[in-house]
This record gives sequence, C-alpha cells and structure tokens, in this order.
Amino acid sequence: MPEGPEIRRAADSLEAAIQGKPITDAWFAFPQLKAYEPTLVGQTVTHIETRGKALLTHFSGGLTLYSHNQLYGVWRVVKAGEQPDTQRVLRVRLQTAEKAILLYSASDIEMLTPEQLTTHPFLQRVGPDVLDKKLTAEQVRERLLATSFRNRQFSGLLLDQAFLAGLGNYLRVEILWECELAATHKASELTEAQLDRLSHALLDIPRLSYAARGKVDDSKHHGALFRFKVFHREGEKCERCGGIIERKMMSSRPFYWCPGCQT
DNA sequence: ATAGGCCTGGAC
DNA sequence: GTCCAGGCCTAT
Repeated sequence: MPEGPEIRRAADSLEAAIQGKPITDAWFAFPQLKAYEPTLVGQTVTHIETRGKALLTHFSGGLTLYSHNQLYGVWRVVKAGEQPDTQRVLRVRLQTAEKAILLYSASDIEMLTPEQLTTHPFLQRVGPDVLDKKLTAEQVRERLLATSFRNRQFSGLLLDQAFLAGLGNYLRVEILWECELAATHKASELTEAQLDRLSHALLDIPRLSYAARGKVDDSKHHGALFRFKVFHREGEKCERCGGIIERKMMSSRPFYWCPGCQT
C-alpha cells in the first residue's frame, strides 16, 4: 500500500508506538546493517519523517534509517516480543519495552549519517512533498509552469517524484479525472482556470486520501471517505458524464480514464 | 519519452 | 508455474 498518504499513515502509527521510548532490541536482516544493532540499543526514535514514499526513522544518536517500500514493503506495529504469522520475510525489527515495529519485504533499506541524508540519490532528487502542510497551490502552480515541467505530458509528469513527491498511480488517475484532463496534456497548454484547478487537486486529493485514514475504497463500499472514481473501474460508468471508463498502459503503469469528460 | 530490469507478494 | 502491480533506476 505504497503511495504518499499510505506511507505517512504508516509513519504516524510507528511514531505513536515507539517515539521517545528507549530501544531495547534492534534487528536487521541485511548483513551490512548488522553492525548497527548494538549501536541503537538505548537510543530512541526522535521522529519519523516521510519524503514522498521514502520513510526516514531518525534516532537520538544522529543516524537515520532510510526505507522505501516500493510496491511490497509493509510496516507493522506489534506488542514487544510478538511476531505475527506471515509469509512475508522480516527485514527490520525495532523493539521497546511495550511495542515493536516490524518492516516486512522491503528491499531498499539503508542506514544514513546526517551527511549521507543530503547526498542520497533519491532524497536529493525528490521534489516537494504533496502532504507538506507548508506547500501551497500557488507554489504547485509555479512548479507546473517551470521550464523543466511545463512541456511534459501529465501521464509521466505526475509519476515523477522530482516534480512532486508522494504521488503514485492511483493519485495520478484520480487527480486527472477530478480536473477533467487527458493524460496527454501538458501544463503549457492549460487555461488559467485549468491550471488553478489542477494545482489545487494535486494537493487536495492526496490530503483527502490521507485524511480517510486507510478507508480508501477500491470496491464500492459505503461510507468510505475517499472513493476511487476511475482507478480499477475499467468498463464502469463515469459518475460525472456516464461515459465508459477505459484502461491502458501509460508510462508503464495502468492508466484509467473517462474518454467522455477527460479531454 | 520509452523499454527493460529489479524486487516481492498475490492472483490465477 | 505465469503474470501483474499503488515503484524506481538505468540505458537507449
């Protein structure tokens, strides 16, 4: 479950479980991280930061654990000593007196010094995070019109973490549906009103998904705060215009849209 | 801009 | 077993 809102919610629950609590045991599956196990015992997690889909666990000693869940990584919070039955392979375990946090399946895990935080290839290239409260629609609008972004098709642009961090495939299709825009359009072709609408949706839709606290509805379940309009709805009727939702690969991910109103 | 590779888990 | 996926990197 890995787009920006899901990663930030995971970070919230990890923080709630162990932030500020002395670490009683640390365990890493990867050999290159083994040396940090004794180092971390007695330290605390000061805070857990997210930059788009990257999650940064900051320790009181100054080190930071970088993890990226790609499509498959998953964080769990359990009681100390517990390890739930799962087919997934355990990669990280940080334990405190009461609770432990576990990272399963992720393959992209590194320990970074403060210096390395500023030179890490992914962290260095990501753009502003759509969930950052300080990021405004006006700033997003300027970014859309920046020379390096204004002539790129939305299909690729919205997946590029260098443009904005935290968007992924479901957000890209839902944002473009919301704005009635085709995937082949570019910022340079939009009217002022369209630019305005898009710059707001680029922030509002991820924030709405985050606020839904996981109640993202993939299958027409009632009462969900955030309901997909086109994602995984190929062949269904568009609720805005009645057109039939289509699907095709774009920028090597499945793209869903309504040909009736996204023009 | 696009294709292919990498990684992992789930659906079939 | 095969293929796909809410991701990302590198090579072309």
